[in-house]
Amino acid sequence: MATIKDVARHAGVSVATVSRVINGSPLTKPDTADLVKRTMRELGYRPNAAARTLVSKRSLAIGVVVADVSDPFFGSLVKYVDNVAHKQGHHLLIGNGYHEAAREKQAIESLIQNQVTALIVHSKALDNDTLRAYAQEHGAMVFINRLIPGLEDRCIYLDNYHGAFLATEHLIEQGHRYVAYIGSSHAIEDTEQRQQGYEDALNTCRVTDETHPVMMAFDTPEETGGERAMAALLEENDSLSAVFCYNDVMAAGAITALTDRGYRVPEDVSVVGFDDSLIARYLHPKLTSVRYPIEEMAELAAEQAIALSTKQPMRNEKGSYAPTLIKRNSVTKSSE
Amino acid sequence: MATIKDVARHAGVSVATVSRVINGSPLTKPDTADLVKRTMRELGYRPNAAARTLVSKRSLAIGVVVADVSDPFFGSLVKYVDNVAHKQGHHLLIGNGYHEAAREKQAIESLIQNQVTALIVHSKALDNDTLRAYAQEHGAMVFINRLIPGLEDRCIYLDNYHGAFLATEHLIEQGHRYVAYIGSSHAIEDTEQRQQGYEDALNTCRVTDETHPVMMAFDTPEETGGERAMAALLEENDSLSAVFCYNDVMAAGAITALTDRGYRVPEDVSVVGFDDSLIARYLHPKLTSVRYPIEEMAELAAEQAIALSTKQPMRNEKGSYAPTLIKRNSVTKSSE
DNA sequence: ATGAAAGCGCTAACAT
DNA sequence: ATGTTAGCGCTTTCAT
Repeated sequence: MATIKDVARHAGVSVATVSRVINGSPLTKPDTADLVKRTMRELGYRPNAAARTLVSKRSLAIGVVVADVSDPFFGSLVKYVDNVAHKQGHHLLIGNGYHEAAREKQAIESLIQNQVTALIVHSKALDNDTLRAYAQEHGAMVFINRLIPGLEDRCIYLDNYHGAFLATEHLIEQGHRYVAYIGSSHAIEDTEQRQQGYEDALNTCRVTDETHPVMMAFDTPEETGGERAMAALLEENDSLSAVFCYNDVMAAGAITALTDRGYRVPEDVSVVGFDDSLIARYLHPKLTSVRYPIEEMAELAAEQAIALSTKQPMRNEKGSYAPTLIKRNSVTKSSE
Repeated sequence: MATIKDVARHAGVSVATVSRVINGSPLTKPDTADLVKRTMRELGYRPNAAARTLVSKRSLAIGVVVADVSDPFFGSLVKYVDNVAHKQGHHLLIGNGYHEAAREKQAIESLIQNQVTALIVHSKALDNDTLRAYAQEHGAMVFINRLIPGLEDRCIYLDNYHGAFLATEHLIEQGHRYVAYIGSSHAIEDTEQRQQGYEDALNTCRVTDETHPVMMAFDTPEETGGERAMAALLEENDSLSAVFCYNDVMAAGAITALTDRGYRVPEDVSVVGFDDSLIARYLHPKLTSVRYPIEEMAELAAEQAIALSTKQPMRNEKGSYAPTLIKRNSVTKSSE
């Protein structure tokens, strides 16, 4: 591998000059610059990023930690972070946390150690104190999908409460009186925020005490969890005509459970999901879902993180994003 | 940020000693090692990866270039590469190529420049010569989903031909006489291999010349492309009773086109996809598809790449993987 | 078992 | 406009 010295020698100039043309310094004569560029090309020279990072104390790497890249939700997050990173000449270092505290810690620390210039973290398993400590250690760390008290300006998150409220309200507006909620048994903040949104929507829209009872079932946030929860709900309550689910895969499970038991969706039971993930469009019927604008959120997070790393004034938008309801074919007016 | 010097000073030893305990050298007295470790912890010391890489000429980073991380197929690829990388103490640097030659080049070069110790490349837009040149430059570069002549031992790829053959054969075995093929209009090798598999299966199983005609339509390898291709096929041929599709999303489009026109799947028309991607299980009916064992392939690729980087003897498996048919509900016996 | 010192490839003063 | 040189944080001989 050719080094800067080789280039300097071959071109008959000093390493400083080569360095200048690499970095596009304006203080080099066009002739010299051309000569150096040609030499670099001839030698197949590539600047050593490690050396650059070491001396300049700033790398062009941005770290991203997500739960699992193979999940399209996180895949999109990574993609949109990469989009803005790429535009600014940066590249991505990624770490998977798998929703485990130990893995999340490891991922964050590995990235810090690798001198990432900015850091976008999606963590659900680590507590606020731990995250605050990391944030203090690395000044350009931004958190996505989480609100940490004291770090409001470094958090980009979704208004889960509002999303759940929207979904439930929509169901009620379609005339449904018995609207159930299928929740996640994982104790993360999203869970309780969505549940609260559901309950409040019921309360707000309630006409008399009997009309809109709270009906809930909890299970793991996967397809099978959705199936089990739906089954449980059905056993206790046969008057139910609509369900709002914690996420799209649980909704998929709920639809399966419903169909298996002879219920038609949406004619007999309406279903709403959350996330508007890839599968929502492919389910049958196509799933009405609460859209999670992860693309915009990921881009903002990347911009904020890079801005922090260069101490630029940040475009000071608020970190809270509003979800919207995407209406498809899994909801219909109540037949009553 | 504390450096190795700080640790040395605080612990009252030399930097060499600190370096030794960092690297678990056996030539340090346990007492000294403990002292140093404690000091490192107290100072919140993290070795600077750039410095390490610079001096030791080997980084712990592995590069992966895929077309688009937000596609679950590539997300899985990245995930399984990460799994083996993580086990061996490495981390991932990723680059998106978006099926564009320029982007793919850029991604590969950026990773090389960043001193990745090994490289797993999924490239469809770059030609064999370019790739061969890169492979020569970086001795630990492995190609996934591609077979480059002269680089057979560094390629991990799927037997597309066999997969297509399998799918078509299955349809014929179910009694279908008019089996069409919906192909991709993108000119990459997969396209023609799958088409060849389809045609050969038809020929092999053909009883008389009229029984199994070749019927094909090509469009972009997306859902809308599948819809259009299916529509075109239907216009020319109303006796068709089965379709094999280039991939699952085209199959999804085909099903939509079919359903929209009043055909039932699989009662009127059987459909088979390719990839066995995430959506296959969520489509209605659940899609029979050719499984692409990307997880195993990604793991092998990672192991090969790391082995190459350390000049270890490689477990010398063959790079070709055999696809299998996953039978679900989109195929039924021909009613004729 | 430990320390001193050279040097990895590069950038950034400082000189000229 | 270009060259000289110190030094970034670390590993690795070579001494001791």
